[in-house]
Amino acid sequence: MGGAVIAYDTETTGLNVHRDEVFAYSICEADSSAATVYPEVYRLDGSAVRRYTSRVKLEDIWKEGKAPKVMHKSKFDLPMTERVLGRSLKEQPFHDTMIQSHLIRSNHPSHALKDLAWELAGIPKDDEDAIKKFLKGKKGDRNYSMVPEPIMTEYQERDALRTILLHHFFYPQIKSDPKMLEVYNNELDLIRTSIDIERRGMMLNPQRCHTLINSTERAALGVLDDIEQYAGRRINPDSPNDLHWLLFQKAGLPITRYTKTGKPCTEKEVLFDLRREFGHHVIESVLKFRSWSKAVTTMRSYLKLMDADHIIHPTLNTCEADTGRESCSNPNLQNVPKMGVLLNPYAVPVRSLFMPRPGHVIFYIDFSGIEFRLAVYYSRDQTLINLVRSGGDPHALAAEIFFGDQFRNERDPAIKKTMRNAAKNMNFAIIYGAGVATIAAGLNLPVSVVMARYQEYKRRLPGLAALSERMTKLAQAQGYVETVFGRRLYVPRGQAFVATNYLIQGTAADILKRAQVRVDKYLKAATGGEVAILLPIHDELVIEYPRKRMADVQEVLRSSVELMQDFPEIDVPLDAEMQVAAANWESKSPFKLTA
DNA sequence: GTCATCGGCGCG
DNA sequence: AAAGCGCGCCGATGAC
Repeated sequence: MGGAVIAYDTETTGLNVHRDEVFAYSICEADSSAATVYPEVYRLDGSAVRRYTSRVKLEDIWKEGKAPKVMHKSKFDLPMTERVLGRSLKEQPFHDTMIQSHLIRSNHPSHALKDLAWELAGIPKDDEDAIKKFLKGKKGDRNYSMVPEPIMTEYQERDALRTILLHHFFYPQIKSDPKMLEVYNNELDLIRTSIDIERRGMMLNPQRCHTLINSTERAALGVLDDIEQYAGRRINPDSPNDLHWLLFQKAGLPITRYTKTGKPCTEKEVLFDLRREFGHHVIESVLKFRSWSKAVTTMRSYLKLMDADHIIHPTLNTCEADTGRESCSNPNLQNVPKMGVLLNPYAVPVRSLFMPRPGHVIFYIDFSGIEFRLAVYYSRDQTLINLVRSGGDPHALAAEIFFGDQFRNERDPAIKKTMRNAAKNMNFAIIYGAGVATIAAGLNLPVSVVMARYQEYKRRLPGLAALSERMTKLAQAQGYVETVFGRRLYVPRGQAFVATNYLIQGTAADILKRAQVRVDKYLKAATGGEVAILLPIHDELVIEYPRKRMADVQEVLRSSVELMQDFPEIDVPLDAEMQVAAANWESKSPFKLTA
C-alpha cells in the first residue's frame, strides 16, 4: 500500500530559486488507489483562488504530519516554498517524480513533467503551448505571473495531475526493489544537501576577477595583433573560415584530420602535432588566443552571476547525467580551469578567483584513483585486487608489462614517470575498450610491438583485460548495466562499448552521492552547519571550514574521510587525500591527519 | 530575432 | 569493424 500523498507544484516569476518568487501553486491529493483525483489551484495573492484564500491553505499543506508532498524537481519547489513560508521544510517527507523517472530509465530522452505525462498518460501539452503563445506576444520582462487566469489555471491543474499520475506509475516500481529504493532515498537526501550547497554558494574575489579579466583580455588582443602582423589582415580565430585560411592557406600547414562533417579539424591535439612538426608561431598564437579569450568570457560570466555579497550560487543537477553523476551549471563550477595541466600550456589561473569566506579556509577531500579501483573491483582480477589491497601501484605494473626492462632499468625518475603515465593511460584505454591501434598511438610504439605486449598484459591481468568485453556483452543483452548499489544505467543503443565506462562512472557517482549525504548530515550534527560542503566534483568534496574551529579540525576531517571511505560493498580500499587552501582555490597544499 | 547544431575545450 | 566516457558553455553558423 502506498499511502496518501499530495502532489504539489509551484508557479514562480522565474527560475532563479534565490531571487524569483512563488505566485501560485496547485495540489492534487490522492490515496494509494488514486481512483479519483481532483487538482486544486491556488494563487498566493488570493485574487484568483478557486476555493480558499491562499496563504492559509499553503501553511496547511505544509503543516507537520501531513501526507508527503510529491513534486517534479523538488530542488526547485522546496526552496521556493521555504522562502514563501519563511521556515525550513527540511524535516518534511517528500517524493520527486523526476528522480523516479531518472532512476527507472536513466537514458530517457526527457524527464520533463509534460513529456513524461504525455508519453505515459496521454495528457496533451497544449496548456504549455498556450502559455508560450501568450508570452511570445509580450515585450520586455515576461514571466508566468502575467499569464491570464484561465490559461494558468488549466496549466496548474494539469501539472498537479501529471505529478500524481507519474508518482503512481513510478513509485511502486521503485519500492518493489529494495536496492533501488535505497538509491532513491539517498537521492532524496541528496536534494536536501544540494539545496544547502546552492544556497551557501562560493565566494568570488571581484577585484581580482576584474584585474585578471583585464590582463587576460589585453594579452588576447595582443595575440590578435600578432596574427594580423603575420597575416596582413584582422583574423577572428573563432571563425572556422578565418582559421582555416590562416592555418592551411597562409601558413601552408597540412590538414591532418577532418571533423565528422568533413571540415578541417583544428582542435588542440591537432595543433600540438603541427606545432611539434613545424613549430610555426601562428599555431602558438591560436592556442594562446583560444585559452585566453575563453577564460575572459568565463570570468565575465562569474561577475554577472555573482550576488551582492560576492557569492556565486550554482545549480547542482542531481539527476540529469546518464551515468548518475551530478552536474553543475550557471555557472559550472566543476570545470573551472586550473594551472599546471600539461595539455593546457596557456592556462589562466581562474581558480585563484574563488576564495574562502572571510575567516574560513577550504578543505578538499578527493578519492585517489577511484575509477581504476572500481574497475579492479568489478574485474575480480585477483592479481590487481591483491596489489591494490597491499598498497601497490597498478600503473607501474602496467608499465613493466608494456615497457619491460626498459621501464625496470630506467634510472631517470622523470622518464620513468612519463612511462608510468603512458601505461596508466593504457590501463584506462583497455578498461574502456580501446583497440590495439589506439594503445600503440598512446604508447608511441609500433602496432606489432604493442600486439605482443598486449598479449602478455592479457595473460598477467586476465580479469581486467576481459572486463570491457564482459560489460559490453551484458549491455547488449539487457540494455543496461547495474552498479553494485543497484543503480541501473541504460547504455545508448548501438554503443554498448561504453558500458564499462557507465558502470564505473556510475558507481563512483553512487559513492560520492552517498558520501555527500553522510558528510553533510555529520557536519550539521557535529558543527551545527558551521563547517559545510561547498561543492561536489565527481570524486571530491570541497568543504569550507571556519578558522575559529581549528581546534576541531582533526576530528571533523577524520570523521568526514571515514564516512567517505566506508563502503563495505567495495572490497578494494578507497583511498582519499586531503588538501587545504587558505587564500584561494588555486593555492592548495597537502593536508595530513595526525596519526 | 530565435533556435538548433557544430566544433572546440574546461573539468572529472 | 572500431570505439575511452561524462558533463556545461562558448562563438559561429545557417535555417526559420
